[in-house]
Amino acid sequence: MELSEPVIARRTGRPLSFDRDAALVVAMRLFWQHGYEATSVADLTRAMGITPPSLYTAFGDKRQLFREAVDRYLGGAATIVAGIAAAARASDAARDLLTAAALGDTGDDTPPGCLLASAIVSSSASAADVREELAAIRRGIEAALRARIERDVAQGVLPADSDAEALAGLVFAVVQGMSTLAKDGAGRDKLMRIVDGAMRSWPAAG
Amino acid sequence: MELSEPVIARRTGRPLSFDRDAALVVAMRLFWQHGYEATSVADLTRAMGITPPSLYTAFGDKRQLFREAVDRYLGGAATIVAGIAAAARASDAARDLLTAAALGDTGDDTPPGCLLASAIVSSSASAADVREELAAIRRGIEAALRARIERDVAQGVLPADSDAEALAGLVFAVVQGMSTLAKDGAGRDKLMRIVDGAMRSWPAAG
DNA sequence: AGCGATATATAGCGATCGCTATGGAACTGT
DNA sequence: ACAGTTCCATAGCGATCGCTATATATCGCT
Repeated sequence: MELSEPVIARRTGRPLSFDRDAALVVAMRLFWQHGYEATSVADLTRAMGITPPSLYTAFGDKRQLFREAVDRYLGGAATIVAGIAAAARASDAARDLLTAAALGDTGDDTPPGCLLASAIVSSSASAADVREELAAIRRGIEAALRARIERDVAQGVLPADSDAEALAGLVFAVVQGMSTLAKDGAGRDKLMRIVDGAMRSWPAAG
Repeated sequence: MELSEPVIARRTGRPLSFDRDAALVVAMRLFWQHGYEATSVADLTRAMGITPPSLYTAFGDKRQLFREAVDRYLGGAATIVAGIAAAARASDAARDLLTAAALGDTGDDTPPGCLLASAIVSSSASAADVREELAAIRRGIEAALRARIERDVAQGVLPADSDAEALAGLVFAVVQGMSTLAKDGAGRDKLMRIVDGAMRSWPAAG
């Protein structure tokens, strides 16, 4: 699930005239703010300060640039999954996930909402596979949370009749939904209180 | 908030060669499935079985057609707001809202997810105002739920320290989030169990 | 039949989409 | 200096976007 540009090749030649990583961050912010389809290559090149051929040689095409931007945004989806598995309890993993989402959705100098949640909703035929990639990342994180919950159930930390799938699904629904709320204008304080409310639905720990 | 075509005008002339309402339903389903921006006028005219000039004379332009489709989808936003206000208790209104969303997101012969939640997330400059209209509808429904909760608090049905804004926000976040889950493949059964989980966070009734 | 009014079909407007062919500029090696 | 390699800038590709000008067809009315 990790993306990394190949370190091979590069046989002399004219050097890059721009900071590749800085340009990637600029692209990430544009995708974050406007979504995948509404961000045009012209928008990207203008904001990144480069011309289309430079973008295409450096990042492949718009789709691959978006993939790198998503990975940059998440800090590596694998990191998140590992963090869930490493939490002391499933409820901690859930609260961490919700809190990180609430904070990330309402950063002072970042666009409101969640890139992963809102980058692609509409699906023109050309973007359907990109959407499916994002869905796979979402399902992967949700599955990790569900597995962490089931571990707590097996160890008696959570009641035996806990619905792990529904619990994980609820957490994820709130994560996704908070992104929309943030885009609609909700502030950090409100989202944090929503997180508190969501965690109230958590079964009593043993 | 209600849209209705004017019944005035109509001074003879050639009659419509298609069923306006049936065509509207077709458009609604397209918008529902692909979102606002990803549904092109060419897609619409092809599916509706009409030509572009017919669409523009009958519905104005793409934006107005979308507005009518949204209204058709919601069955009138005012109806929903009235239903919330009329519920016996705020918790009933919340559960009804969540259940309706879960069912609507997973209809057998309708696209997965919620038109209101997912039609516009990305916001190109041209669609920003349409997005804002949808956000206003969402905020209106959320505000109605919040008002209903505050009424229960004032009447002692809910604890005095209940956070009405957060409760309404949580319900709405789950509604929005379930749409994404449905689009990602979640079924009706799972969503209904998520609804049950969400309602567990509700304060104990008096 | 003729007129005013409205809807329809054909065709295509200017703008933008993602993307790239071409040629020159900037580097490392020999 | 020169070859080899890679990047940059200009310009523009074909396709699609939302939308409409033009001309024709179909209605009620006189």
